[in-house]
Amino acid sequence: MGRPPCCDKFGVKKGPWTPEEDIILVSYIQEHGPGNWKAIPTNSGLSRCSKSCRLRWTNYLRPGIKRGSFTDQEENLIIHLQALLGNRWAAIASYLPERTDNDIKNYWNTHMKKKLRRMENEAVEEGTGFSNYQPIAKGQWERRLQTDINMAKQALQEALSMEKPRFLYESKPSCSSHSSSTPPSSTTYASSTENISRLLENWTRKTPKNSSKSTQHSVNNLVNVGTDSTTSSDGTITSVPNNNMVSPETGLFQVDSKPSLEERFPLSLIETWLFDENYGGANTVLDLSLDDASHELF
DNA sequence: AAGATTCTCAACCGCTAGTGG
DNA sequence: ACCACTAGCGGTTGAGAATCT
Repeated sequence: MGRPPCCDKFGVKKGPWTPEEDIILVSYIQEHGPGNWKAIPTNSGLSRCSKSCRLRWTNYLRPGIKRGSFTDQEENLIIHLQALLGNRWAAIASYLPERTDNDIKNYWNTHMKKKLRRMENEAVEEGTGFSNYQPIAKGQWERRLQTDINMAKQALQEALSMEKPRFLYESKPSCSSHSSSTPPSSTTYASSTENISRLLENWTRKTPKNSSKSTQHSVNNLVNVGTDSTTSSDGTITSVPNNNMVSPETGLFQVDSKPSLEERFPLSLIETWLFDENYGGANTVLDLSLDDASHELF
């Protein structure tokens, strides 16, 4: 007998979330803040397990989540980070603050695996060297180990310097969610609370279809009140930052943000080689520290 | 038009890490 | 050191949508 699932208790609901449940959860978090997930089902009256609530919040209802297709830049970043970190989706997601680990994982498993496989096949047919680019499983642990070593060094450096290094406060604006110099406060909480309440207001104005998908979309649109939406030619809706709004990421919901990989291993140090295909940085970094296994990368 | 197949992604499961007593 | 408990992570599943035949 294995361990019973946490949601096996009588009366605990499973499956897609309804708009009503979303509202209850958002309202509760609006009032009490995220965290203490165990208490949420009891206190909010939701017939869901704590895990389900946390997942629903982090993957869908949390403000600042971008949905829709991934940009080329995001794709490249994911490819590089996946090669570097392996399937550590949460770590990868920390470099893409607007995407959830679940989103990235899904995207990788559906789109990118296929795409990379196709590219590899094409390269094999053409006799080019692409096949050297992709293999990930082999030598993956070495890369992970190296990343961990780098992160440990960084953490040690920070600890020894007593003061948080300046670069942590100077990362790019697009990735600033975890590097704000202002600690979470009641003021920022209020800003985001406003966003959420506007969200709810808009949501009730729209008549949601009775499908969970449409609900998720509408709620998410509302969550992204700090962004402007544009519709691309393929019909997907893309959110772009709207400077007039308080970024949700700088507000209340930063409270539940964990220390990102970026904080521990600053983006500025690696972003150059991550974004620049031609830059030798990735090779340089890996070649410096790893054995020949790393050469299969890039 | 309708059935079959494939694709997508929200949600679940099970495991591990972290924390407090 | 041990145990109990919670939060978080990554792998997997399955329902619904999209596409194909």
